Amino acid sequence: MTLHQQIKAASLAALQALYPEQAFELDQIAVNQTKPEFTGHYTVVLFPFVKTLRCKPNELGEKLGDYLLAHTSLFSAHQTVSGFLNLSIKDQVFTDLLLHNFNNPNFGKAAPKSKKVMLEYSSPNTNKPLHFGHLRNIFLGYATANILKNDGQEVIKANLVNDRGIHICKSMIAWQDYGNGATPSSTGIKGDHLVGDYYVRFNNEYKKQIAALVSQGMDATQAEKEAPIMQATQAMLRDWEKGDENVRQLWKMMNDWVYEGFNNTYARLGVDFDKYYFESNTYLLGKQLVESGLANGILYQKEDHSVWVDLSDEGLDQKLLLRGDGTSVYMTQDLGTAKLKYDDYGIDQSIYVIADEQNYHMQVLQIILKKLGEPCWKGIYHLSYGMVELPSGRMKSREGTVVDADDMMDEMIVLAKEQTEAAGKTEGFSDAELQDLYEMIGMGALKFYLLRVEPKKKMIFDPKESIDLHGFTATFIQYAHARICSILRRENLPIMPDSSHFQGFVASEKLTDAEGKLLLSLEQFPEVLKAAANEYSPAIVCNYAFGLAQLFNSFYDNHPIAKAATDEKKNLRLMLIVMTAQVLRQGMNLLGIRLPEKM
RNA sequence: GGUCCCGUAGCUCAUCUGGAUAGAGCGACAGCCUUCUAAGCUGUAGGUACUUGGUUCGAGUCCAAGCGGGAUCACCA
Repeated sequence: MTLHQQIKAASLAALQALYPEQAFELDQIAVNQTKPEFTGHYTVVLFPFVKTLRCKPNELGEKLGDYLLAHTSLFSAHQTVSGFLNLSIKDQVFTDLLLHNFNNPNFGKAAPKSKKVMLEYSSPNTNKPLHFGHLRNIFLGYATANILKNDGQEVIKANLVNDRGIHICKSMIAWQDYGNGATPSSTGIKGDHLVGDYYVRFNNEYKKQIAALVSQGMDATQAEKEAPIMQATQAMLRDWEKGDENVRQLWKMMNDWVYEGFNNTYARLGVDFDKYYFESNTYLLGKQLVESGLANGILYQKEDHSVWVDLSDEGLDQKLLLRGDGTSVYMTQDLGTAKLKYDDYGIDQSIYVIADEQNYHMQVLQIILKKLGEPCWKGIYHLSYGMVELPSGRMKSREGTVVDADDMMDEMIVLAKEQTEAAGKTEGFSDAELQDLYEMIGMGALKFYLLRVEPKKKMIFDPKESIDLHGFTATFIQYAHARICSILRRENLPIMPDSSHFQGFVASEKLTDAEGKLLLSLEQFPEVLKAAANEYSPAIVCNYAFGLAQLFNSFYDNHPIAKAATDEKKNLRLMLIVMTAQVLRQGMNLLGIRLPEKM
C-alpha cells in the first residue's frame, strides 16, 4: 500500500474511532501532498467533516492528529493550519522504504492481473512515408502499451496496415507512368519515400490534367472525375479487386518497398508489434457481419440494395455499411476487424490509438457493434490524441508540407551532436559510443517532446524552432541520471549495487529536507504509474520523472554525497541516488527513452 | 446548423479529479564552477485561469449561457 492510501485508511479508521456514531466513507477523505510553505508531507482536508460533526476544523485536526500519532507508526508530528491537518512522515518510514527498495528493479511494477488487451497503433497507409504526426501516434501507442504491461496487464501490440484502396493505386499509377522502372536500389531512395514521391507526383499530374480540362471549358467537378490519370487509377483499383495478376504484382512489389522502409523506421524508433493486420486480408470480413445484421432486421436496405444502420435512437444519423454494389466501406472493414481481434485473442479490451479527427467514427463503430450484438463492443476504447500541426496548419502529404519522420530523427541526432560538442563533453568516448549517445539524446528529446503533453491536446510544432535540450526535456532527466552514474563510478559501485555494499547500515541521523523530498517523491512512483495506466497517459510519467530529476539536481547541489559528513550519511545518500537512478530509468524505459551512464 | 474537444504567465505546458497565497520549462533580468558533470543550481519580474452567472464551507477544476479556436456530421479512408 502506498503512503497515500495508508494515510487515507488510517484517517478513516481514526475518524470512525473518534466518532463511532457517525459513518464515514473513504472517498470523503482528501489527502494531498502538503504545500511547500507548510511543514509536513501529507495533508488531510478537514472541511468535509466539520458540518456533520459540528466542530471547529482546528479542534478536529488536533484530535485526529493526536489519534493518528498515537495509533499508527507513520507520523512524527502534526500541525493543523486553518482547516488542514499537516502530517509529517517519520524518517524511519522513508529509510525503511529506501532499504527495501533502493535496488529493487520491480519497484512500481504491479502484480500480473488477468486482463488481456490489444493496443492498435501506428496503422499506416502504404502510399507515403511516416511523418511527424505519425510519430505522436507511435510513441503514444508504444509507451501506453508498456505502461499497461507494467500495470500487470497482458498487452498485444497490433498494427493494422492500410495497404489497399484508391490512395494506394495513386502511387502505383504514377510509378507505372513516370517511374521508368525506378526502384529503391536503383535510386538509393528508401522504399517508403520512393513510393511517397510517386504519390506526390500523382497529385501534381492530376492537378495539371484538371487545369487542362477546365481551360478547355469543362467544369471543375466534372474535370476531377474525368482526368485521365484518375480514370486510370479507378480502373486499377477495379483490376486489383478482381485479382488482376499484373496489378497485384505491382502492388505487392511497391508495398514491399514500403514495408522495408517502415521496418527500418520502426527499428530506429525502437518500437515493435506483436501482430500485423492487413486490410487487404480483412476488408471483406465486415460484410458477413452486416449481412447477418440485415437478416436479423437490425439493419435495413434501401431500394438500391445499399445497407444502412439507423442510429437515430442514439442521437446520431443513418450510416451506410454496404454500397449498392455490395462493396464495403471503411466502417464495414472496421466492424470486421474489431470482431477478428476479439476472436483471435479473446481480449478483454481493444484499444485504438487514433487521432481525434476520428472520434465520431469510433463512437459509431462501437454503437454498431453493440447493436449487432457483438460482445467485442464493450472492450473498445478509443485512445484519442490531438493532431500535430504546423504553424501554417495541418500537414498535408499531398501538398508535401509534412515534416518527415526520418528527417526529423536525423535532425534531432545532429542537434544532439552539435550541443554535445558545443558543451565540450565528447572526451573519453569512442566514436561508436558518441554515436550511441547522440542517438539516445536526440531520440529521447523527440520522444519526450511528443509524450509530455496530455494526449487529448493538440500540438503545434514549428520546424524553424528546434526541439530544446534544456528544461522540461528528456535531456534533463538523462543528465541527472548520468551524474548519478558518475558518482557511483567514482565510488566503485555498480549501477545497481546489492545490499552487501551497505552491510551493517543503520539509519539513525535525521533526514534533511532535500533527502525527505526525494524519498517522498520516490515513494509515489508506484501510484504515478498506476495513474498513468488508468488514464492511458505517458505524459503523467514525463511530468513525474522531470520532477524527480529536478529534486535530485537540487539535492545534488547542496548535499555532498561521496564526501558526506559521516559514513552513515554517505551510505544513505548513495542508496538514495541508486534508487533515484533506478526509478528514472524505469520510468523512461516505459516511454522508450534510454538513459546514458555518461554524457 | 447538430455533436464533440480545447481556451491557465509573452511562448510551451502542469495543477494529484473540488482544497491552503494557481506551479514548472523556455524567453528576460541578477547571482553560483580551485568541492561528486554548469545540458545544472539559486533568486527576481511575469496571472482578472476567455466572459458572465450558478452550485459549494471552498471552483482553473462541476453546471448553464455566451465568446474565440479546432474536429466531425460522405456510397473517402
